[in-house]
Amino acid sequence: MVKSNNSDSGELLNNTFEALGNEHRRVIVSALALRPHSISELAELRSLSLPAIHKHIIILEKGGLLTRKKIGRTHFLAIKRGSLSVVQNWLNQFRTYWGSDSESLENYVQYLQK
Amino acid sequence: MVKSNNSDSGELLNNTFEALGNEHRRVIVSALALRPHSISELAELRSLSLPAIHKHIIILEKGGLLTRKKIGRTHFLAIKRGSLSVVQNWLNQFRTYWGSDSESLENYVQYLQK
DNA sequence: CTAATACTTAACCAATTGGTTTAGTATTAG
DNA sequence: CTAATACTAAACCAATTGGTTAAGTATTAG
Repeated sequence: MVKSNNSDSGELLNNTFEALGNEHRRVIVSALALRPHSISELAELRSLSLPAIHKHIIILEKGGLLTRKKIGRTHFLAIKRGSLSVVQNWLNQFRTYWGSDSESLENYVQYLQK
Repeated sequence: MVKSNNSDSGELLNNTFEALGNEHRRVIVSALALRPHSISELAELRSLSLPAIHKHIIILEKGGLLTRKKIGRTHFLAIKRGSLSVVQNWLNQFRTYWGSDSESLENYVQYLQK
């Protein structure tokens, strides 16, 4: 099960969606939308150990969602501008396609039965 | 590692984001946006075995993204209207928060240093 | 009734996730 | 210099993912 890097088409999108598929990580994004936080602050916020929160941060970074600035021994994190827009852009494809649902399923089946 | 059902807050959103964190599954959604497909058609489209595509379908259904109608022995799938809007709604929270990025990280650090 | 088609299920496997504990590195406070 | 703080890394574990092959069920074609 080989995984290639983010420069491959779709792999960043995989990692971004995966990063957002966890409540801890979505709350982290929400917290960072208010202001930057250190890793310790986020661990405190979610009642998680430092190693546990660290793994979530790694996954969010893999999804391209965060920027990081180290001041002394403290690592400050913020949302990376534009990172959520790759998700938004993917979603926008479907804005014009809301015709596809169970009703159109009925129609399609009737169409197939000519 | 207990997982609760979709009625819990956030669990559907977890499953929806997770479902979209895979290229096969995003292509399936794109294909279904054009017209309903049977499971065999989707397997053919992605060059996957039936058991493999079946697992992807299960994950998409767990994410609340699909509707299904069985006609004889053929299972037709379509996008469930509104399913993508839970993702859209989550994203909309951040439309007004694009101020959080590396620039504001600099500002925040300077602010902390009073 | 029999055989083919369209799935579904189960058992297996390697890789990943999400947590743990323990140990290590980098930086600062005293 | 020493000790505390803020992570980071490594080893471990159970559960999940994403594929496989083999076997089972449901429906239709002949």
